[in-house]
Amino acid sequence: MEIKTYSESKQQHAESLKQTIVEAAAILLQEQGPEAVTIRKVAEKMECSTKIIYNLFNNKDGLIKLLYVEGCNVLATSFQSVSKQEKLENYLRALCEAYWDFSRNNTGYYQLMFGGVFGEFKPEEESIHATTTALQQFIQVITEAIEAGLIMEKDPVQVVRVIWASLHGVIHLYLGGHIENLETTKALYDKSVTNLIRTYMRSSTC
Amino acid sequence: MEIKTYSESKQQHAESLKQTIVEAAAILLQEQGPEAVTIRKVAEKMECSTKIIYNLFNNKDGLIKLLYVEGCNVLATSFQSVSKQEKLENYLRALCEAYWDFSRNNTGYYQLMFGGVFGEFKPEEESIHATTTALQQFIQVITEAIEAGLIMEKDPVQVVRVIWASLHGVIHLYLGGHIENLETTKALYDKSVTNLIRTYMRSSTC
DNA sequence: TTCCATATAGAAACAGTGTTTCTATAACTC
DNA sequence: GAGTTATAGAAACACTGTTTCTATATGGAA
Repeated sequence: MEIKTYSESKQQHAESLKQTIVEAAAILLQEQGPEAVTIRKVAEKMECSTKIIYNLFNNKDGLIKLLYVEGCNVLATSFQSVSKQEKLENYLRALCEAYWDFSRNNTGYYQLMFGGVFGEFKPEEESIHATTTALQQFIQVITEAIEAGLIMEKDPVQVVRVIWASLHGVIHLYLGGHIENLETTKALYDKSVTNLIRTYMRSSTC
Repeated sequence: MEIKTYSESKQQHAESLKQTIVEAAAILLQEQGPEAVTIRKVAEKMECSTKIIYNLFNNKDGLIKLLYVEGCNVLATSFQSVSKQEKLENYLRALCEAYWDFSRNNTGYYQLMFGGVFGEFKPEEESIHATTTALQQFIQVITEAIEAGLIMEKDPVQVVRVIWASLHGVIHLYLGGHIENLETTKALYDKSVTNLIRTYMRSSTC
């Protein structure tokens, strides 16, 4: 089984080529922002015709989709490097901090994934799944909080979505220019995190 | 002072023409979404050359900016039609509901103002001011809550921003395709509202 | 009024986008 | 080696925002 057929070899080469193109696009994305991710610019960077990108990805959304999943991987890695704390409260706070850091250190990915800059692009099943996977630590900590009786809500995913929305809301208002500066934004973000922890990490028997 | 100079008359005519063009663009926005708001499409609807739009608005951002302010007026009107409740808690809840309704009934405006669909466009001072004015009821209810000693935070604007971010986060995740359906989204939205009220409308002496 | 200067609008063009078509060449099959 | 098929390259198409060019109309002064 070590010998690959030509067809397999060709397909494998296509996959590796796709990955190279995605990486080139990712560099464009991170260095020059989402609007620099253009078929022609990617083709120029790869020193190839635009046609081969269309042959491999079908259309631009096909490329964006892979960038989206790539961004999910980066986010997942960020979360994985957060050391698990004893107290759930501290762990949740650290995860929120990691999410903030991701939006700061990978603004290109953040805008592509969650910023709505590609009005046309909507994540489909696979991208949604990658997102959920990236948020796994959040889901885990909320699941534990539910099991510990801290949260009445049964579905951890719904709780995570409420938390996610709060954090994303602050970041996105800033990216959209609705909050004047970064310091103010971070203060609002921290306030949101504190509110969320008060809401979800305190015993509700009070 | 009733007689206008020609210069004034001309300028007035220009202002009225600008308003007509903004209204045409607004119809395009609401009927076909943000990506349909195109200089050429607006010019076609107005049956005029694209040049006169550039003469009046300088560039596309000039037109978008007026649409933004127009959207702020629509939002402000929505809030004004919310009858003030005795209990601050109920009033805040009603305002949150009005914000949700605005996003549903004026999705085009919402995306233009807060959706980040025009990657380039960022609101400047005047637009920011119009936004703050639109959110005046929110600021008022929070100010009263601070005066009543329900909230420790001193700056009502910052509190409103945290609330706004939570609500916007849910709506924007839905518009971006990260929440599958509208019913789920509304449930998350209501959960966020409940959390916010528990956080800001209950005496913190507990 | 007549003449000139200026302002303005219309059409076309430019530079950029996503995407498709056409064609020549390369690759694979027999 | 011949013939079919796949593929890549260049060019073209249909859009976008924006600018330029030119003819016209409009303004003010003699």
